[in-house]
Amino acid sequence: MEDTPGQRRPCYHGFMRPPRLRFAPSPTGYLHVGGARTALFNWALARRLGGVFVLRIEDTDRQRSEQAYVDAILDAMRWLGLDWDEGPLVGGPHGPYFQMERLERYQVAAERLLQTGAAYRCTCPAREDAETTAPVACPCVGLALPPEAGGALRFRTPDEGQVTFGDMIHGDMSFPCADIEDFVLLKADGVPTYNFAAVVDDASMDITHVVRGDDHLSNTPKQVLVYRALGLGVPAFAHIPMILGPDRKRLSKRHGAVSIQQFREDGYLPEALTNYLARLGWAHGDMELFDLAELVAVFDLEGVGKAPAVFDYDKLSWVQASWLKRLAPETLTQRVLPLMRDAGLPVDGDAPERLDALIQTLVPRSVTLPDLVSQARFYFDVPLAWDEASVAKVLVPGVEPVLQALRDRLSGLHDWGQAALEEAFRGLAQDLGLKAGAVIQPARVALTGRTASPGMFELAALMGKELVLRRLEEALTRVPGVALPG
RNA sequence: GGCCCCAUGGUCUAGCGGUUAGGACAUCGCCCUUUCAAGGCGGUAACACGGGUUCGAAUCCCGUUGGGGCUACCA
Repeated sequence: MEDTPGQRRPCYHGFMRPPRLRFAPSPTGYLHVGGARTALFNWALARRLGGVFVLRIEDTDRQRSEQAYVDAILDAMRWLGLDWDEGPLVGGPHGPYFQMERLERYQVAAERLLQTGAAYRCTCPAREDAETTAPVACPCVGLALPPEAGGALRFRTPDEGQVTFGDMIHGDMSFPCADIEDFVLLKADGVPTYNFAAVVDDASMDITHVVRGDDHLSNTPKQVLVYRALGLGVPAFAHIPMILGPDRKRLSKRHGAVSIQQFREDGYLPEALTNYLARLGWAHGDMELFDLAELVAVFDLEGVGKAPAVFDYDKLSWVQASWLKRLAPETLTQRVLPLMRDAGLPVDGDAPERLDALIQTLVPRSVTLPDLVSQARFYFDVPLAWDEASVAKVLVPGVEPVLQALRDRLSGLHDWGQAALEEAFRGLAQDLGLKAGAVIQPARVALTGRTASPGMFELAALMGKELVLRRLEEALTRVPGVALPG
């Protein structure tokens, strides 16, 4: 399949081998949004093509890799709903692959390259000033040092010619070999470097599509060289744009929350994260809101852009708020319930329908799950969290008779439905010659402890007569100049 | 420094030679209204710049500028 100039072709349609994709994080930190998006794109394409999605842990950096990070990454993947298909029987039937458990493979491959002359032993000290010096010819090239010499194994890059490969996002790429230095394959301790391990693994795992961040674009010619030297087939590449912070620098912790775990702790929904992340660098017409299944139905690499994308916390908030509304009420309740329990709210005695209903009244006013929890407090028979500014502003002298009249009228009310409550409130206001708000606002502060809340009638209905009357009573003690009753 | 990638409102983007340049977030205004939200309606706001190619360019080519990446015995 060749490329028509100026046209992006979905190369994968022509693939003979069954599609196999992978996500290969290194456990040197938590799963951050960039990695999560790479995982998401790989996962979505694998599912779309009916292929296999492999998870491979690239733990060859022994200094920085930690088991805790492995656990955290797997946990985050599961939470996001990105399930992987295979792996050796390590840590369960679907345990991921670990590169440190596959060292022989790299060593065997390295040995082959050594024998064919495509690699050589090098005992030079590790370079540190790579940024300013041009690639220099390594003095060890022609030495054919014996294994006893130790040192690292370097790939012998051809002096001339071009390395070319196809990229499903950037088109055909071509790099002069002369610009590529003799890079290290195996470190002195026998552990492979990224560029080597990735090739050996992608080949042995039969990976057909390598979808990764375009920070790897410059590494790809090196890898292609290794594929060729090993006589292996080259997969299709797709280098997706990176995620930047508002300052257009690589997104990092100093920009705010960046790890999936952090967003989870902050009370974001996995649906919102995957939805937002999918739209960063990818679009399908005007489609904004979709779940994983809907994404799989339309996902393709042609929708992926080339330009890096700035992570926008405001838009994430909007997507998240939208998902609060999009989730079935019972589903949302299930997600918030544990948090409400943690906050000490007596939710377990409540009818599920009441919980659903009261949470739904808070949805239009919330973004995160904790937003929901913190606003739900007044619905329960626990001490109110009084907002002193609201009290000072609304529960002023003169409001006392209004609240008393309200208490009297409501205590005589038998139908506690919203309609009856509305009639009672409005009727009272009319009788007192006041605007409805003049009754409702004091009542709002009395019942909720604050000036902002859901609508008074639905709120009072859900709260129940007994609690409403008690709160009214309590509020009267807070109006300045009124003596405590009794 | 060398090599590479990228470029539509503040942000995410649609657009793939002919459009009043569309949508979303944010922002502003109006409506709704018992508060705060939500919601509805409307507004401000973009093709980085300069050359080409073409009857015609946001769309194709070159350059400039700007941003990003790689240049490790990190991944």
